[in-house]
Amino acid sequence: MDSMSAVTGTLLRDFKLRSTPNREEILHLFLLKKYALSHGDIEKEIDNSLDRVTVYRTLKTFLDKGLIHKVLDDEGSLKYALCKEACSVAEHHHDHVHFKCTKCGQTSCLNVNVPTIKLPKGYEANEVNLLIQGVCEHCN
Amino acid sequence: MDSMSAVTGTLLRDFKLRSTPNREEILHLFLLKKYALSHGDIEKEIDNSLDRVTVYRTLKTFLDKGLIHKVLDDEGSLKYALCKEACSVAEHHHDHVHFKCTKCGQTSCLNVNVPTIKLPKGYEANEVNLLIQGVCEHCN
DNA sequence: CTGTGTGCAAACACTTTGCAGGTGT
DNA sequence: ACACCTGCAAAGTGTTTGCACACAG
Repeated sequence: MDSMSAVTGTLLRDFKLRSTPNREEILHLFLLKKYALSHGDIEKEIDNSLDRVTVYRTLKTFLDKGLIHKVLDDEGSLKYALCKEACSVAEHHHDHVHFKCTKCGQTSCLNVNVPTIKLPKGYEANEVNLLIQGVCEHCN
Repeated sequence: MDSMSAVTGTLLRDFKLRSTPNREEILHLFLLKKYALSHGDIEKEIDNSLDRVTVYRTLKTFLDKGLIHKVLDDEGSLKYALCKEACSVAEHHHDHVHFKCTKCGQTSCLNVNVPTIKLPKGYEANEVNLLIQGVCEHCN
């Protein structure tokens, strides 16, 4: 067992998930890339055998267990990113900003919190998603 | 020519678009509903003849000309809403908050501006999309 | 051993493209 | 008259479901 699979395996068990080669590989990819991945990205990165359906199901499972969170995209497709240390099985904190670079196309989580928005009377907020599009530090 | 088609016809011409029955009908729907519509919503509302493809193309055209704007959805699908008076063919202002009610499922534009977010060095913002999910005034 | 994960096949849903004919200006 | 809009057919792409077998715990 090499060090990476030790990390992914532990992480999976922490989130009450069985550790399987597929899950470790996908999780590994998320740890490797700093930006958010779409289903398509994952398929591309893992050229070798890995059923398309398995990727769908794995993403859904990770999402349900709180290992990853959704990242909105302006094209209407969804991307996913690892939850940070701030998240556990029980509690989640996703009030950070997502940034999509229009040059390189990468979407990443910024270490910037979404300010509290004052809503009109009668509205109650549970979740916020802020996507900012522009040019990132690398492409600028 | 009834009063509604007068409105939609004028609006279409203002945005340099030909006035056709299909476009007027779709535009009429946007004027009627106060919330954002997905392609599917439009198909459902206009039960009668109206080709699916025409809806796709009409939405794309409206979007290109700046008559409507995208509204992000947490399910990964896109919705669209009319641009307000603030927008013209030349200039656009979409820095308002979108609110999706988790009870009734409707997404609408709030008259609340997105505050300016301070980004890390090197990042340059062009467009912001803020989606807040929760319970709306009607369902609360 | 038991419950869950995986791959395959197929169904299903969504979106785009090409083309011929119709329509707005 | 001309450019553009529309419907149809078909292709292309994305996603879900059912089932039999494999595998982790």
